[in-house]
Amino acid sequence: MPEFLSDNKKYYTPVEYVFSKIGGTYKMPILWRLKDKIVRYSELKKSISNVSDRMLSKNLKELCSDGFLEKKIIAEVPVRVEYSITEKGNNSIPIISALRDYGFSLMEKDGINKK
Amino acid sequence: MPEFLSDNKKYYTPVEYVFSKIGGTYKMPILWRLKDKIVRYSELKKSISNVSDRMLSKNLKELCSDGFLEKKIIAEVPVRVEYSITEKGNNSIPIISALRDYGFSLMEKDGINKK
DNA sequence: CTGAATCCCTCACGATACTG
DNA sequence: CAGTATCGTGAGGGATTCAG
Repeated sequence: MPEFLSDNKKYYTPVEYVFSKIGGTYKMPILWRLKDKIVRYSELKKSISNVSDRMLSKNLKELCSDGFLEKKIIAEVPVRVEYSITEKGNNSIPIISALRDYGFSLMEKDGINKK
Repeated sequence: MPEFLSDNKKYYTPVEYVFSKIGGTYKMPILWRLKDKIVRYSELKKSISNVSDRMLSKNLKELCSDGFLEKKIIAEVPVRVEYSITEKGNNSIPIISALRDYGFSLMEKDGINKK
């Protein structure tokens, strides 16, 4: 099995590396919503079901520092913060799209239908 | 956000459903190894770094009951157990392959090289 | 409005020992 | 050889409160 280090953490597969960057419950939903438009914090909060401020801000910060997103603070009153996707972020969209398609086909074969 | 139920668990995205089936540390590595050949338990154990018997057997059992793998017990002495991929399992290979490719490209851009 | 800080809890996973 | 049983741990995530 391959094996490599990043940030003092051991990885065994490239897939594992992908999930360390854009895995977890909320990162792909965030990227997906930003794929073709700029969105502010409160809009993300509203559009992603059940996400807490803690998880949303934590994931946004990580996606920014990993280069997938950009953050723009507009000094109005009240303050407005806009998030947009970078080119690196856009490179993740095809794989997310493929995962969605595969998910829908799996659900269909498993007899699950959306509400 | 979409929302649906399966096994009394709530899902919000198709991607989430995919990970509930083939996510976690070992399921994709297992599927990947079985994509073009039949492999027995001890061979899987050897080829997947650091996997414990507990996790390997647990994941194999789930993949079988979810229809991704098939298990064949050969009554020799000592006993031999072979795992093979099903058609449903094979449908997951393209997405795993795409995740691998994306992982390698991410690693390259992040300046990581395999040992 | 946009978060950060704190506390708690669950569950995936690891280690070890044991069995048909 | 191919697992199961048991116990322990840590990281991801939820709820709540506070702050610029």
